[in-house]
Parts: sequence; structure tokens; C-alpha cells
Amino acid sequence: MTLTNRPRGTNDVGPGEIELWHQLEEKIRQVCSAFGYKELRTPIFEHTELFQRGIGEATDIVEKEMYTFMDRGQRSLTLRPEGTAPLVRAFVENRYGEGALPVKLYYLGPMFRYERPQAGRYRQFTQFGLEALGSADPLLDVEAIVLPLELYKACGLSGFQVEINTIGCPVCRPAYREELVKYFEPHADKLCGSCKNRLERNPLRLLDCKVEGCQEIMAGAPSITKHLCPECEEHFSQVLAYLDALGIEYKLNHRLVRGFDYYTKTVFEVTCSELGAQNAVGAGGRYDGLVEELGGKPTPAVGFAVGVERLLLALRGQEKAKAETAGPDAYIVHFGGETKQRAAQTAFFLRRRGLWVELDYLGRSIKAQMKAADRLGSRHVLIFGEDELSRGEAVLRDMKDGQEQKVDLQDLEQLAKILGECGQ
RNA sequence: GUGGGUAUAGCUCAGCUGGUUAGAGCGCCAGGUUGUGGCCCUGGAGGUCGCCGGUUCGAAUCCGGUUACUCACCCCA
Repeated sequence: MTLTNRPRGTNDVGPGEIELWHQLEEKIRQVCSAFGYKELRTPIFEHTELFQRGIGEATDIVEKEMYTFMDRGQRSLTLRPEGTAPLVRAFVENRYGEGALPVKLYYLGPMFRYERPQAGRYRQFTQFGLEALGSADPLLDVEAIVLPLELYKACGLSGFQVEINTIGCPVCRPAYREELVKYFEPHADKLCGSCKNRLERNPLRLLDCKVEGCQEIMAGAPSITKHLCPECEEHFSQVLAYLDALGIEYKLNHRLVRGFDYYTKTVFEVTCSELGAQNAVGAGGRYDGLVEELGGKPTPAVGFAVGVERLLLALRGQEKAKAETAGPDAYIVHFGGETKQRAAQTAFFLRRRGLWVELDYLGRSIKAQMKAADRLGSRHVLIFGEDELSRGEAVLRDMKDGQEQKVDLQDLEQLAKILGECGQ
């Protein structure tokens, strides 16, 4: 069984679906190029410590979701569970920060997390993300919010919503955290199991619990907005001002928190109504402390990540995901023997001109070959009969209207031209 | 890690309260047209009924276990 089953939570992407990926990848590159982001490809695996330090020891990812292994040199390596820490590592290692700032980079590739699969969640999944490093300008926060929206629009996706919040910085967050704990502690016995846990480990998480009982208690909880330091407050209001100026619709959600330790100030999430329980198609935020945490100079930064499978799922749900499947320019029908050789010669000639040419490899009947040509959606069929070949000709049949004409096989350039023009 | 649902042909699925050769549609192959696709007709190939065990004269069907898939929780893209 294991021999013929792919590992849990992984996917094969083949004909019928891969075309959508190619289309999407092209759109991603277009949008990134318009915003001036360059691609950076990092390894699929990194030193385990990078993620432990970058994402945070107390996060679910680091605690129970990483694919970690020892290599033959007894180094602990981990298949990347996300793209930001590796990109920041590369930024520091390659000294990109020594050049002109900000540095704007994007990545696109597989990520790995050991979780139970469900709709829109896989153990190997693909993220497209980008990061702008070296500037604290709120306008870059806004770019990180707007760029994925541009991508969604370019794909034709609708029904998505932006939620945004600020979670403060090392100056103001600790005090707010204290306030939260102070508020929730008296209600501790009424909280759900996981919230009791959160209270000790990550009080901010209490805010996005969906359990009813917790929701009620939460109604009276202190809001982050009243505890921001002047700098964070100013930053957030500027982000909102830019969004307003650009006419971007968003929803303030002071309950929104993120799962990684590195976020500061702005955090946001884009959800799509088309998806199931895992309805976030993109999320991100600012992380002004991460570069320094990973051994670089203090460098403010902001970024986001989009779940590519989820985006495709949403598009498919809205029937926006249509794979364009063009057929061959020509299918050469032959009768075996001599005619097959001539068919092969002609096919190779035309293929060298960039035309898609098919022919039968199974020794099938004429009828079966015609049928095959039809199934493939071939624009034309070239019939290589012995009589015509002896005169240096072949029959060219237009599969749309059934019209046939003789073509001169002495002038293949001309034939290529005819087929090429019809393919437009 | 926890809970629910599902598992029959390449695909989508029938198969009622256990009964003998397990079906349909689509797809595939061949023929009807010894050199012509789509429509139609005829025929054919293709199934350890996920796996193991139990109940029974008899199990695709009932029971238990197991694996896989799937949805949801936790968490996340």
C-alpha cells in the first residue's frame, strides 16, 4: 500500500491542474515585478535552530509541526515550515542590507508542516510571500496588504475580506499583556481548556478563541488600542490613512493576533468566504525585531504569505479556475510502414517550427487515429495515404468544418505556415 | 494528538431489511464504414467489493479491528 500511495497530506499536480499553476505563477511574477519585488530562492531545508529562534519556541509549529531530521553529519535540519525566517537568514548572510534600502524580495515554493490534513491544509503546501526589509515606512505595510489583493483581483477572485490590527511592539505590548492576564485570571475557571493554557503561555491568543463561553468573557476585555505607545499608535493610523487614500476596504479587528512570535505592530489577514474552516488565503504583518533576533543589524521589515493551494481552491469554488487546454496543431494519420516514416519526418520538421504535432504510436486503424485526433482537439489532420505520398502530396483536413485540401509535401515551409496561421 | 463521515471497474456512483454468474453511466479497445473524427448501433477488455478477523448453510451487505481518504477541533497559508 505505501508503495502506491503518496504520503499523507501531499498532492500530485498533473495535466488538467498544472495549467492553473502555470497561469497563477505567471500572474504572481507580473504583480511582483510591477511592485519591484525580486525573487529569492532559498533551500527547502535549513538549520533547525533558525526556525526555533525565528518563529518562537512556544509556537505550535516549532513544538509539534516540524519535519526535523539529522543528516549524516549529525546536523539537525528542518524542512522549512514557512518562508520568512529563511528569507531573513539569506538577507543577513548575503549582506543585502549593505546595499540600497529597502530590499524587496519574494519567494514561491513548498513549505512543510506536520499537521492533520483537511480542506485547504496539507503537509506539503505552497506559499507565495514577500518581504520588504530596511524601512519602517507604513507605506510598505500597505504594499504588503495591497499586493496580494492585486493578485486576487488579477485572478478574478471575489468575496475576500481584509482584517487588520496592530499588536504593538516590545515597548507597549508587555504592559497590555499584563492587563489581559489581570482581566482574565478571575475568570480562569470559566475558560475553555485551551484558553486556560493560553492564559499562561500566550495571553494574546485568548482574544481569538471561538468558544462561546470565552467570547462572553472576552467582551469586557481591555483593547490593545488603548495601550499602544505613541509610536505604534502613529504607525497604525498612518497605515489606515494610506489604505483609505487608496480606497482599500478593510475591517478593523482588535481580536486578530498571529501565531508567530516575530510580529510587531501591523498584522493582517485576508479571508475568503469560498473556503471551508481554513479560510485564510493570505496573512502577514510587520516584524521589526526578527532581523536582529537572527543576528543581523536592527532592521525593520514587513511581509505576507499567500497559501497557493487555498487560492486555487477558492478560485475553483468560484469557477474562475479554468485550464486552457489547446489541442495539437496537427495530427498525422498514417497507414504504417513507409507512410509512418514519412509521417515521422514531417512531424519532426513541423515540431522544429514550434508546432504541436501528434501521430499514432499504436498501429491503430485509420478510424481510431481520426478519433484520437478528435479527442485531442487537434485543429487539423494530415492524412498520409500511399497514393498521395507517391505524388508528393497529402490531404489536410480541417477538423472544425471537415474541409479537405491537397498540400504539397515538397514545400513543408508552406505547410508549417498554413498550420501556424490557423493556430493563432 | 482528538472527534465525525466514507471506502464497490480508469472516473462518478447503484447494489433495499445477508441469497448463488456484482451492475449502470462515462472513459478505453474493436467492429458496423478493407482510406476519414464528432451522432448512432453492436461487441469486448477491465473488479482481491480497502485489508484482517468474526457471526452465518451463505457476507459487497451484519459485527469487531485495522489502514487509507475526507471533514472538523487545536493551530495555521
